[in-house]
Amino acid sequence: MRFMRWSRYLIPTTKEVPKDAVVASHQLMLRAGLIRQLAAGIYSYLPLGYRALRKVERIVREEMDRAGAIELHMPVMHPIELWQQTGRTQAMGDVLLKLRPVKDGDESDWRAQTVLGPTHEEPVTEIARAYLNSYKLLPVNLYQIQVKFRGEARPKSGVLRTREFLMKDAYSFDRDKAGLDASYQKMYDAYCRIFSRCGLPYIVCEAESGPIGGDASHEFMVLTDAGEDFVAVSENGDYAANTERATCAPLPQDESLMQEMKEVHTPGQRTIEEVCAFLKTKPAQMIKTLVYAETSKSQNVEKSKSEAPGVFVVLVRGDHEVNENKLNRVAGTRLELAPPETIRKLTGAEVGFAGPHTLGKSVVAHTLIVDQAVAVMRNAATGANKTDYHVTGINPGRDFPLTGDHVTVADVRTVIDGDLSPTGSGSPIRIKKAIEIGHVFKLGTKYSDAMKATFLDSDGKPKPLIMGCYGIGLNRIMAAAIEAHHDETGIIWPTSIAPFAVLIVALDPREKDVMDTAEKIYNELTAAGIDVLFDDRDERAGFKFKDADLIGIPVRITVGRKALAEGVVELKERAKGEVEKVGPEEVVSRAVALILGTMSK
RNA sequence: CGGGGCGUAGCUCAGUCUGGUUAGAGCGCCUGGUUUGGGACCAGGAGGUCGCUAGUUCGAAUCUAGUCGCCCCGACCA
Repeated sequence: MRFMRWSRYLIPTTKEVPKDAVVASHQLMLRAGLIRQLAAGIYSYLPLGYRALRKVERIVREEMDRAGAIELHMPVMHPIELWQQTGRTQAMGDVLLKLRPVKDGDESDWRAQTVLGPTHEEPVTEIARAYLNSYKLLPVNLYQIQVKFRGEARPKSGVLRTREFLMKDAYSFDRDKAGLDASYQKMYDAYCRIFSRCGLPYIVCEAESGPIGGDASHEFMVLTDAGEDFVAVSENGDYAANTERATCAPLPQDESLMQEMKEVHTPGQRTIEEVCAFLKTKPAQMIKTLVYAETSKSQNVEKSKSEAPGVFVVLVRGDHEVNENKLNRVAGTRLELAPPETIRKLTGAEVGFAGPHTLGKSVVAHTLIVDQAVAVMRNAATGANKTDYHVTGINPGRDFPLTGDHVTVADVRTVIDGDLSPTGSGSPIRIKKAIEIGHVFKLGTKYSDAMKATFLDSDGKPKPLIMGCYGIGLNRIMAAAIEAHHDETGIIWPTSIAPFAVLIVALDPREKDVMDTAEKIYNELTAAGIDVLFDDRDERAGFKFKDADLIGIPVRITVGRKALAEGVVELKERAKGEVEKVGPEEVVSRAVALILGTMSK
């Protein structure tokens, strides 16, 4: 039997923290010799790291198979034409990586017509279009575990955000909406099982479906400051959503007596902070008046041809931010902040002094969108539509309309810490950082329509396939697991994805007794189907213990001369402090029990 | 893409402001010895296009210009 001897393996651990690593998982992955950076956002997985990654892969594969999904393998190189069919060459922009022609600018070169896949909706739909031509073949869920390439503008946090990464992506095809709902639920359940088995403390969030399209979506998140997504989680756990989408309970009407509206000279005071300081009020008593215009981008070609871009005046409270996803949905079109000349024309004042109360008389036709939190304010302050002036004592309903044509009151802001759960439970929302490890979407027919992927239904009519897509970032699972499970001395792997389940440390490798005992334990554990790493290095005990703590193998068995003289070896769980002395003959069964006991956690 | 920082040995860094021996230290690595249960010690040794290019100068790690790379903040992010 071949031994996994540390001395003959490659585990380049380091004592010092590499300077480029900021977050804990990145530092530990480098220090434990799991990964090595080759370029920005591009990493090699060293033997130990690759073992962990493959453990993750195996769990994902098992659960996908159990959920009835079918594994296939699609190419990394895609003809760009496929992406043009769905209009995503534009939607993806610089994220889509293209091969470079041999001669600059030679578009006839096949290379110039080839991209590296950032995701696989297009190729999988191409397959579906070719073969899924009858309702009798549905439903189908196709998945793969494949490398993705994205031209990330800024890779960061080690393996958490990279230009090349491993993803499990699945695509479901159904004949109708009910079928999609069922397929979606299967994946949702499978994801819960996967992340539980990987030992991740995850939460499920309602998510914005983004440019990929579709109408329902959930993200699987691991809460940690190393993450770059923000989620709104209610304290009692009855609500969780990405802040891109999160809503909250409407704010109650302020019942203060209405004061008179007054104009105040505020020379040069433009920002909320400046005006607040000047007027001695709080941002929560101010109304931010923002001017948006329809984008001239391709999404709105049909509209912008016929009419001038619409102007939208948006009111949010001074301490709130506009959520452009919500705003776009309310406006029914894509908006962007209007250029200064539009604002000057609309308000008749310099930028920084806009307010809603006189806009009824503006020469510029516009739609007024009032955030719900503004609609319930009393005696607020805002711009006077007059350069260097603001007004105080402005009251919604009295001084500007809340009803009527071209006026909408809606939720168009991003929730903030302290808002209450939209479920009505009254539980306060907390904003937390999180790593997105999985995402499920209901796509509908966005891709099947664009690529004309239809099937013949039982009524003999061609219909577009109803699609769902489901992604998991395998590298992120590793990093998130480390973020969630480590201490000052190193990684504490969940058993299920640990590169090895047991580490045998032979403390006196030159002693025959020690080595014989250690090897015997190694053989028995291996025979029991356990992955064992054997630290046979001729190093001092402290050195080897530090390394053991760093690489975080769940169970450590120490075989040393001293303990052996007492007829015992030592058993220690990485996650716990105590060392247990056990006879060499029973250590194997004890270790196996420990591993099985921690496996599903 | 905007702002900031950094490129000197496998790793962490000093030296650069104020140009001038043969470019240094610690960790790691190799050899020998002493040690040996929580990152030992002694002695000897290997390892460098000072990111790259051009310039200034008698002389450049050091000054100038350009360029490439990496990290952080922001923008962006199926």
